[in-house]
Amino acid sequence: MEKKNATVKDVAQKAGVSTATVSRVLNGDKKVKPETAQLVKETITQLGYRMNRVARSLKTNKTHTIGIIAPEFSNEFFMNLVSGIEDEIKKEGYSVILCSSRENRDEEEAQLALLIEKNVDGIIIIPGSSRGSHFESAAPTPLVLVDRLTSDYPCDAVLADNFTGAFEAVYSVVQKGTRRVGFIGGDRQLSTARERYDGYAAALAKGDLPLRQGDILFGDYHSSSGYNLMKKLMESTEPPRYIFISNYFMHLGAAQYLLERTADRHQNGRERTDRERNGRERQALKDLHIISFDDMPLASFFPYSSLIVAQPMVEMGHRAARLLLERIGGNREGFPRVIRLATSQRIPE
Amino acid sequence: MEKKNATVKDVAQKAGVSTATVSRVLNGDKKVKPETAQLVKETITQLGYRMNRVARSLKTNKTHTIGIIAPEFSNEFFMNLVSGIEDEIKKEGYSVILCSSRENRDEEEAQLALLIEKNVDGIIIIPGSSRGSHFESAAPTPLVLVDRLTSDYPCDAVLADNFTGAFEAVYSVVQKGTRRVGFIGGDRQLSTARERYDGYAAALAKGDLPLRQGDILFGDYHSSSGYNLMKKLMESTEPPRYIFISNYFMHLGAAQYLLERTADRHQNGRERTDRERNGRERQALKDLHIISFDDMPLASFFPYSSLIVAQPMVEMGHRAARLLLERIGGNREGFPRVIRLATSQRIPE
DNA sequence: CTGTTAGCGCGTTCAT
DNA sequence: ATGAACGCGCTAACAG
Repeated sequence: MEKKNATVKDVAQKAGVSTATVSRVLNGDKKVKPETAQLVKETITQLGYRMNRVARSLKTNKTHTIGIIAPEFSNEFFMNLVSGIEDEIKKEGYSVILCSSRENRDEEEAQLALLIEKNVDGIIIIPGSSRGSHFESAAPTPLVLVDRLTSDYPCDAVLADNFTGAFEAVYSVVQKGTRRVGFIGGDRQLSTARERYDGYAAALAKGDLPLRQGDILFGDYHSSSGYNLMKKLMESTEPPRYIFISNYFMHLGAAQYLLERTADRHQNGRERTDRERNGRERQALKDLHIISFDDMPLASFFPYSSLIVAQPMVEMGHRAARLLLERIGGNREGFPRVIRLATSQRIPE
Repeated sequence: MEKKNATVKDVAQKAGVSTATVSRVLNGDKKVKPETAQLVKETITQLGYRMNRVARSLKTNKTHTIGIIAPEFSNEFFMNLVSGIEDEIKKEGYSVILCSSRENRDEEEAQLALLIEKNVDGIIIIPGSSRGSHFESAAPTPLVLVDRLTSDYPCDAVLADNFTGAFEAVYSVVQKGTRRVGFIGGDRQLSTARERYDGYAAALAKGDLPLRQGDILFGDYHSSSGYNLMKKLMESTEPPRYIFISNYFMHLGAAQYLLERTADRHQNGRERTDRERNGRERQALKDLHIISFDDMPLASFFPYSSLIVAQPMVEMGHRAARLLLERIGGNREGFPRVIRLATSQRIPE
């Protein structure tokens, strides 16, 4: 037989006070005689009383819980954001319900509806698509977007300055005299992919360089896409020597391709198979420079990595959390507020 | 003025039925006349009614939420576990409250207490330390451990077969005639670190090889530790040529060290600085073989990687979730149940 | 098939 | 400083 949990009523009874008094002690209400408070506290530990926050939530209409919807969990980038959010929100006594949308709009909508039904105090979404009209259904629960922006519904958002990050990185090599920079990017449905491409294009334009169609490849932000596009680029007639890669996972895939194609990768005496490598490619590999987005622990060790644009991932999480907490607190100032955080550059080695 | 959400009562009133009937429709109860059900459903959409699950939870004493406590979020390994858990649990209509313990026992305890107060239906913990006596306070809420075991309190658990994984990997090279295998491991307070070390030691023993003190280094599963220990090993008088590294992050750190020390890492013409590299180390780098634990996307591309022991991360999450769901369902069969999942080997390239 | 009623455990007036 | 009483929104008997 399970023994049921003690309730406020049990505590009140045993301590010989009213439930109101117990509740006051629980909530640190000042107008309780110290001795009474002490007595109640002792009774609480004696009975092993544990508050039922569900009941409290029903009464107060606050769950002290926020929902986060992310496209996937097995993604260092997203989890750095989530980590930043949790850091900040935990300080205020909030918990996080984490949901995955699998980059699927319907799933995102379903999870959002569920969060509302669970009565979360606020929601942070890393959008899985470019469309956000379903976010409307969150109202009046505060909603903040992070990392990506959707265009069809006004939302508070915390984003990296993708355009400037890409622009400055690409322009830095253009300025040094590079006449050609290849581009490997994600699906332009996503705001970040679009903005980074625009930054790239603007940098070439500023250097009076043409956008060469064959140098510009779009995929989907996943490593397999990075692998395939890098392969395509390197197998082209005359590969560019500078290549901009739009995110970490594409960079990872590209790195895998390059490692497979690089002769002197390991010194452990394995036989090299040269059958796939032609003169052109070998030539291209001689002087390759990769400029990439996202500063993950390993990015600087990927082959040919020469410049990395770092997003302040954890900071973005912090800011999103703080903005959400403000909104939860009732501050509607400047809605919709879009916060852009600067990227920074890092040179590997 | 915010317009308040419609409640069951509002729906009942407008539809001209009782709240009980509305509740029945909401819960798919069969004994409702189809026409009435239809009417109620229409009223629900008309009013934009959204169920308040907090109220339902208070009544049913089920939140359809489980808690997960993980040491940190910015950790691919843990997040793969969490991902597996969520996959499985979402199918049954459950949500996940995710908490970080920061590998801190007190924090773990605090989060656990909070989850209990939030009345979650079950809890999954990736323990942050070797002690689990505080898990007792979860009872009677079902609790399942994943990845790591604590010794001082009996719990259901889903774990990898760390001993066998390490043993077989190390023994495979011993069998081929290797007389010496170095070891870089995590804090033996953690069950996985202990088990992997034991597997390593057993493999040497089976090959009649001595445990050489200088070859065996312990750290803490983080990349900086892997970096430092690999450095220490490689700078020793006569470094071993085979090295077993106990987890991905140590492997990552070790790889960073090795990449820094490897001459021909990039072909992009940068000047090499040879000042740090002496003859011994160069010699050691000539024929190094690394055996490592955890199959992350990049592990096989780390330098000198020759054998990888892969844990079924997502599968572990699935199994843990299913076990927890069983326990939530009331099945207490075979408690405490400890499920060991086999590792597999992968040879890079 | 449907309605009435009684809580779930808490916070919160409004008295005293 | 304290207590009595009500209700948050919902489900679950029980009656009919």
